[in-house]
Amino acid sequence: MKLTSKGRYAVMALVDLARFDNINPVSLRDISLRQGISLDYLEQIFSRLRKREIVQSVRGTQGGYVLNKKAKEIKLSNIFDAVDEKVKTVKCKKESKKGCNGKTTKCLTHNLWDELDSHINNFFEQKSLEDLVKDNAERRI
Amino acid sequence: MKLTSKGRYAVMALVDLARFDNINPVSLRDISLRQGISLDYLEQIFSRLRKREIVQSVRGTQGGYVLNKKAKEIKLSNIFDAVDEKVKTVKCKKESKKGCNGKTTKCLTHNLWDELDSHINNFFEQKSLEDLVKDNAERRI
DNA sequence: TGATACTTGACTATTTTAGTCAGGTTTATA
DNA sequence: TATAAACCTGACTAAAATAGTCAAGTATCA
Ligand code: FES
Ligand code: FES
Repeated sequence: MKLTSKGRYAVMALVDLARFDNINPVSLRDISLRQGISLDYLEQIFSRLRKREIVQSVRGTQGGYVLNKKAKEIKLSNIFDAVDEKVKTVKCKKESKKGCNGKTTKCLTHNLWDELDSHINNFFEQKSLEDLVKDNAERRI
Repeated sequence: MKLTSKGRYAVMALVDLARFDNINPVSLRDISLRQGISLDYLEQIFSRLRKREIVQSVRGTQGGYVLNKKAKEIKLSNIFDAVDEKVKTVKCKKESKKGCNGKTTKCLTHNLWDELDSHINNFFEQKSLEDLVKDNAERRI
């Protein structure tokens, strides 16, 4: 099980953004330089974040991105959702009554993976962007 | 983040095995048929499980595999370890002091991924094969 | 009228995954 | 003792996913 770089970069970029947010829009170019993420790739990511109304864009010179909600209200789960970083543990379709093996009952491990799914998603629902920024500020002192 | 089929099948097969274990060795062919997993693939998986001493093999006709420890003592983490299903959340090398971006400090999100890593691995360390078999037996009633 | 920065969509190399395939060796049992 | 069941090993590969790049814009400020 591994985290994809889309999810990783999305969070990294948003933490960076959130730290400067109160003043001016932050340009992707700056984030790219500070965090070492390809600019083109960041653009893909922010396009999605904007569609999900996590950030707002400001065009033109001195433009950039701004948070569209309070950092406290942006959960990790929202971010991952936006960039399509899903947790996939069960193999079957959850709604269906069929198992992953094509049989009419769920497989021996279905329930386990389902628990795992919840376990991981809980984590994502509890962490907010604010938590991350604070955690980082403390570390700095 | 998704579970690979190697990890999924390893657990599935072991639960199947554990249910019949007390009597005779269980052949991979049987597991293959019951669980709908390719025999050749199962062989790869069991080769690893044997090397880690999770199962024991019995060669020849009527042969098969037997658990090498009590089901209670086989944790999910042991199984995943054996088949190389790792949880990879941080991008950097944990031991190193360098960050994932090549800088001399850890990145803004390092700590978060590290927490996530522990969160997931906790789950794997708490579940034993016995739990899974029991859980399944209850469900059947 | 630049320069800066967002916007969009297509494209691609690399890596990982999920197996298959071919050729063994061992041992119970008929 | 022949035969078939079952383990054992390593190499190979098609397909999918990932992690980007590239190209061609549009909007806005100074
Ligand atoms: S994962 Fe749902 S039935 Fe196997
Ligand atoms: S993940 Fe460890 S420094 Fe970025």
